[in-house]
Formats: sequence, C-alpha cells, structure tokens
Amino acid sequence: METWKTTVPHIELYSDGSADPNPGKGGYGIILRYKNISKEFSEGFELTTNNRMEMLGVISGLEKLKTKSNVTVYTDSAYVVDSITKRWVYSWKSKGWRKSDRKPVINVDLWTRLLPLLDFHNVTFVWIKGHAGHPENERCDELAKMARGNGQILKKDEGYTSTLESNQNLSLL
Amino acid sequence: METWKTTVPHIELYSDGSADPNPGKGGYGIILRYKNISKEFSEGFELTTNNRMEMLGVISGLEKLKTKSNVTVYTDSAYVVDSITKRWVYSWKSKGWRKSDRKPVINVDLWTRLLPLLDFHNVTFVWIKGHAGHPENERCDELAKMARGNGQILKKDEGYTSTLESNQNLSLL
RNA sequence: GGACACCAAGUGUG
DNA sequence: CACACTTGGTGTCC
Repeated sequence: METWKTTVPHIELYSDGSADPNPGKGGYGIILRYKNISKEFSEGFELTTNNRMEMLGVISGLEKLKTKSNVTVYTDSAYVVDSITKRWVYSWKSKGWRKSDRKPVINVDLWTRLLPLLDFHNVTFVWIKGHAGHPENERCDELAKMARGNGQILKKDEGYTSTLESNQNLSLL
Repeated sequence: METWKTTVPHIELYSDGSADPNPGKGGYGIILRYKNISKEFSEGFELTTNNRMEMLGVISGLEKLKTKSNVTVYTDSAYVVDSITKRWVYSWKSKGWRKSDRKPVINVDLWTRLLPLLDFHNVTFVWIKGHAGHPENERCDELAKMARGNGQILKKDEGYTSTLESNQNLSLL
C-alpha cells in the first residue's frame, strides 16, 4: 500500500451560500471537519450573487487547509459540482474562458482561484439536495444568512462589482 | 352619463376554495349578491387541488349570471387575482400557455374557461386576506368544507385527473 | 429543451 | 414546526 493514503488527512467541507436579493447582500457559511473536530466560518458581502457565494464557500474552505489533504466537499450547488465533475471548467479554460456557445464564462476570477486548490488537494465533490434535512447543509445556510444579516460587517465582492463596472463602461461607448 | 352604467346590474361574488389533503378532496363555496338578495352555492370534488377550487369558485359564480353584469369578485387567492390583474394569464396565452420560464402553465383548462367570462362581464377583482374576519369569506370557507365533507356526493374534477394520467403516460415512455 | 440554487408573494392542510 | 399548490424574478450551466 502507498503510505500517502494513510498519512494525508481526510477533511470534510460543507458549504452553502446565498444572496438576498439576488444579486444583493450575500454570504457563505462553511463547516470544516477533521476527525471529531469541526470549525465554522462565514463571511458576508455587500453586493454579490447566489452562485458566487456558493463558489466562494468552497474556495475559502479549501484555502484554510494548511497541508495537502483529501477533501470531500458537500454542496447543493449543481453549478459548482457539475462545472468540476463534468469537466466544464477545464473546457472553458482551454478555450480562453469561453463557453461552447463562445460567450464568455462568468465568475472567471473565482474559477481561476479554485483550480489550483483542486490541483493541490485531492478533492471529491458530493452534491446534496438543498432543504432536504442535511444537518450540516442547514447549519451552513444559517451561517450564511447570519453573516449577511442585520448589523454584520459586509465586505466588498470586488470580483463582482468590477464586472458591473465593466458592463457600465461598455454601455458608455 | 352613460345609461350603460345604470342599467347593467352590479353583482358581488365572494368565493373560497380548499382541498384536504392538497391534492385531495376539494370544494368551493360562493355567495352571489345582487342588491339585498344573496344566494349560496357549493360543489365538492373527489380529487383536486386548493388552487383549482379557488379558480372554479370564481368561474362557477360568473357562469351562473344570466345577463352581462358588473361583477366585483372577492377572493383570498393571490394566485387567481394576480394572474388576472397583473395580466399574467394574457401573457401565458400569447406564449402558447408557457410561463416566463417557458415551462407549461398549470390549470390551462380552467384559465381558458375563465377568460371568456371576463370578456363578457365587466369584472373587478379584489384580494382579501384569508382568515381575517371577513364574514362572507368565512362563510364561503364553511360552504367549501361542507361540500367536500362527510357523506357529500363528490364529483370528478376531470381537468385535474386527466393531467395526472398524462403525467403517468409520460413516465411510461 | 433541461438541471440546480437564490429571492419574493398568496393560499391549502396537518 | 412540516407538507403541497401556484405564480413572479435572478444567477448559472448544458
């Protein structure tokens, strides 16, 4: 047997994201679990989208890991899961971040942040149905809502707002 | 002044519908009022939905009117009121009974039965909050429940059961 | 045409 | 609290 498999830690990462309205105030909530110990994290943003929050939850979780790990990611976002497991994201990248209809891919800033993390860690994605009684998924949903809720400090999602500004500049031409 | 306004009768139509369970046994109750005289009607069905009963109450009430009338319809169903007053139903019809997300509209049989009635009469819809102490609304609720209750003769809602059969046929393919 | 998610409103039943 | 019946919108992909 390879020693690799026994020495690399196995981590579980639960993630959920939301925006209200969409686009609007957003947040993500994540649970990182290693053996019997869990940690929770969340962040809120002034102006973003549901899908960016779904992505950013996964990204932030993976970025917190200090050593190369086997990670199982649980999320209800088909957007995130399918883009990786069905290799869409690798196809987009190889085509200069164009989709099969040759229109530009959205959220490239986050996809380019996610790919090296998938390279570094050994990541398995598991899609779970939302609002179907998965305790960790529901806790992440709660964390995300709290993070964007009343009186919370909300960060700027520069990656989203810069896209908006680009669109605005285009319409000025 | 137009003689029209004074010669066309003004009718008040109160309607409520329910199903228990939903879908399941259902009924509607209506009150038709002209001047100081009121009449009550109700029907029960073996298998239907709450929304079909809310619609059918309004339809049956309008169908009972023998002459062109000014009708004010009172119902607690935002489904019924918004579909008309926000012109959703006309948009669906013009798109071949597809919604804005291009998925098929539900209960088309009842919408196509309602539209000519709205054409013929001069109908105003008023949304009233359910269970908020409106006496006529509560009476209609009672009539609906009686009509679907113990030992009542229940009719078949062909429009609903045929939809179920279609779905079943689809799943056999 | 399909899928998932996010948000909003009303009703029905328990 | 939970289920179902229905609609409007957006974010994203095939």
